[in-house]
Amino acid sequence: MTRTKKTNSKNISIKDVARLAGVSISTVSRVINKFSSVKESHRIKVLDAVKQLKFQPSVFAQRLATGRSNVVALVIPRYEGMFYSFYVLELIRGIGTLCEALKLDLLLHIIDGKLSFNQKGVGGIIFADIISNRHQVEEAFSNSIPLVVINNYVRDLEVTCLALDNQSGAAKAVEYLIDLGHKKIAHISGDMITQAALQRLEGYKQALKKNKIPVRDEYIIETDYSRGQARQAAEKLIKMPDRPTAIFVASDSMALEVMTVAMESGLKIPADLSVVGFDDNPSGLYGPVSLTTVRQPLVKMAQDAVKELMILMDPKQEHKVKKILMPTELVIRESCSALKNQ
Amino acid sequence: MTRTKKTNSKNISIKDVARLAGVSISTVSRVINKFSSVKESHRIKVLDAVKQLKFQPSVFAQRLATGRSNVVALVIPRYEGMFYSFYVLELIRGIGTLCEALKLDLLLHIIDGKLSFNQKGVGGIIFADIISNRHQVEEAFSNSIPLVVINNYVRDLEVTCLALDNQSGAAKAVEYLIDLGHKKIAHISGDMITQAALQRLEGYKQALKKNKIPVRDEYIIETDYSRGQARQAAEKLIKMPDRPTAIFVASDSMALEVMTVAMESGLKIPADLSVVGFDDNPSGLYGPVSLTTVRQPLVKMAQDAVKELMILMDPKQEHKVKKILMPTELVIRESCSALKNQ
DNA sequence: CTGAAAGCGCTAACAA
DNA sequence: TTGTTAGCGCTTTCAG
Repeated sequence: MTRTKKTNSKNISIKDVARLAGVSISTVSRVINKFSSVKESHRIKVLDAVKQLKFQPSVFAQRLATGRSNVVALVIPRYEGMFYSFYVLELIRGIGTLCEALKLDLLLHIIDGKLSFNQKGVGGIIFADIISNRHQVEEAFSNSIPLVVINNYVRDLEVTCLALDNQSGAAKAVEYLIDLGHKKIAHISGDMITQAALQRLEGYKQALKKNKIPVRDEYIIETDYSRGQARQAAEKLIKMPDRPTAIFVASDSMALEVMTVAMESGLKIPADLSVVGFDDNPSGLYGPVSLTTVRQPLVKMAQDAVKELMILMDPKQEHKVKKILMPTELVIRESCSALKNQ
Repeated sequence: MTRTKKTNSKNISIKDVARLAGVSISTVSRVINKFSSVKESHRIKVLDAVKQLKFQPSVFAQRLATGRSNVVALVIPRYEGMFYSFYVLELIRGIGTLCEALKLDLLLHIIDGKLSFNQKGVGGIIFADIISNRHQVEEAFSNSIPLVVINNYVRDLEVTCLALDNQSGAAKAVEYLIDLGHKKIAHISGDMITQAALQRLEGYKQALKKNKIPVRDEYIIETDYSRGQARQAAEKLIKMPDRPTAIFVASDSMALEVMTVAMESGLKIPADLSVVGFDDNPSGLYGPVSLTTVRQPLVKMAQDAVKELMILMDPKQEHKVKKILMPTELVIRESCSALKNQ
C-alpha cells in the first residue's frame, strides 16, 4: 500500500494545473480529454502547465467520475498443463502488445477454481480457456460484464468465444497419415479436462472412421501434456507387438519427445515411424527431423479476442454474441513418410 | 469503454447496502474494512445485505478516497529474445500467482523503449530486466514510485534489484569443463544488449583466465538467443579446423540446438563434444542426451521481487535499497564427458 | 468558449 | 460503537 496522499504532498492535481495555466479546472479537463472547443491559446497554456508540473491525471478519479473503465482482465486458469504449453505465452504476448497499443490496462489473473476477484471496476474480461473455472465466467456473465472466452468453444453459454478448429485440424493431420498409407495410427492425447484434447481426439477418430479404419483403444493414450507422460506413452506404443506405424500427438512438445524416444529405440523417423504434432511450436523446426504439425493462429486469436472485447465494451455498438472458429493448417515437414511395406 | 454508471442503473453502492442493512454507510465501510469496532449484530446484517445485493466495493472510489493503491505493474521489455526465453513465462507465473495470493492487482505492460504508461495510480512497479527502457525506470524512480528491477544488477541507480549470479554460474560451468580436461572451449553467447549475456561471457573468460587458458576470439560467437543463430554458430564451430571439444552455450534452448547440429554432423555427445547450457529449462531433460546446465532460481527471484516490492510499498517500513544476487547451481547430466585423447 | 458546482463511491476524522 | 460530513480528483451538466 502506498500513500499517494498526505505523505506525498507534492502530488499535483488538475487544480494545480488550472492555477498555473490561469484557467478553470473544467478547461483543463477539456484539454486533457481533447475537446475541440478550447481556445488555442488556452490549450497551449494548459499543455505547458501539464508539462511543467509533470501532471498525470488520476485514473481512479477519472474512472470514478465517468463510470468507465478501460481495464481489461486476462484470466488464466492456474493449471499446470497451461504453463507447459507454448500456447499461453503467445497469448499473453498477443494480448499484451495489442492492449498496450490500444491504451488498455491489462490486468493479469492467474486463478484456480475457487478464487474470485473483484470484477467491479474491470471493463471487460478475457478468459484464456475454461478449466475448472466455469463459474467465474458465469459470474461475469450474470454481472453483465463484457467478456470473451478464448480457446474454448462454449456452446451452452451466451458468450462470445474464439476457438481453434481442433477437430478439423486433427482430422487433417490423421487423414494426411492415412493418405500416406498408414492404417495403424496411434494418438497420444492431451489432458481430457481441456476441450482442445477432447476435440483433437474427436478429429482423430473422425478421420479413422471416415476411412473405415477401426479405432483401437490401445492406440489411444491420454497424458497431461507433459513430456514425461509423452515419453511413457511413446515407450508403451513402441513396445507393442502390433506397433503403430504413425502417431498423431496432441502437442508439439510431446511430439518432439516421442521422436526422441523412437530414435533412442533405434527407430528411424520418418522411415520407421511417422509423427505429427499440433501447435506449430517453433521448437519443432529444429531437432534432427523437423516436425510435421498443425498450425494454429494463436496470436491472431489473441488479438481478435481483444478486438471483439473492445466491441462489447463499446456502449455504442451492437452486441451480438459471436462464436468464432479459427482455421488450422497442416504444415508438412519431415517427420512423416509413406508407408513402404504395405 | 464500459459504462458502469447510468446505463447500468442496477449498480449498487455502499449506500444501498446501508439502507438494506439499516445502518449508516460508515458502518458498512467499517465492516468491509474489517474494523473490529462493529457490533456483531450489525456486522451480520451488513454482511447479509452485501450478499443479497452482490455488492462489490468500487476499487476506484476506494483508491481515490484512501490514496492507496494495491496495483502492481509488471513491465516487460518488448524484446523478441525475451519471448524466446523460458525465463519470461516463469517470471509471469511466479509473480502472477503470488500477487493473486496477496490480493494485489497485477498490471502487465509489454513495452518498447519509447512508450510510457501512466505511472500514477500504480502502487509499485516490477521491471523484468532493463533493455532499452532504462528511462522508464528512471522516470518511476524520480516519481518516487516503489520499484524493483529483476534480472539486472543495477549498479548506477539507487534501486532495489534482484539478479542472477550469471558470472559465477558461467564460470562454474566452464571450470567444470576444464576439470574434465577440456582446453578448447567455445562459447555461444546471447544477445549483448542483455546483461545476462555479458555476464555469462565474462564468467566464461574469467574461468579460462584463472586456469591460464588463452581466450580465443574465434571461439566466441554472439547470437540473439534464437535457435536459428545457435545453429549457425554451432555449424561454424564444428567446421573449424581446430574444432573446440566443448561448448558453453548461453541458454538451454540454444544448447539443445547445438547438440542437434553436432549429431547431424555425426559427432557423438558427449564423446566427441561436450555441451553445457544455461537456464535449467525442463526441455533439457529430454532429448537423446540430457543437458548439463546451470540452474537459476527464477520463480524464487520473481516471488522475492514481489516481497521486496511489498516492503517498499509499505509506508510503515524502512526503505533501504537492496542489491540481491541469487545463486546459481551447476546441474550435471549427460552432455559432458572427460576429454580422452589428451 | 468558459466557469461554477454537483456528483461519482468511498474513507476518515470528528462528534455524539 | 455509530452517524455525519468533508473531501479524494475528475467529469459533466448548466449557465453565461
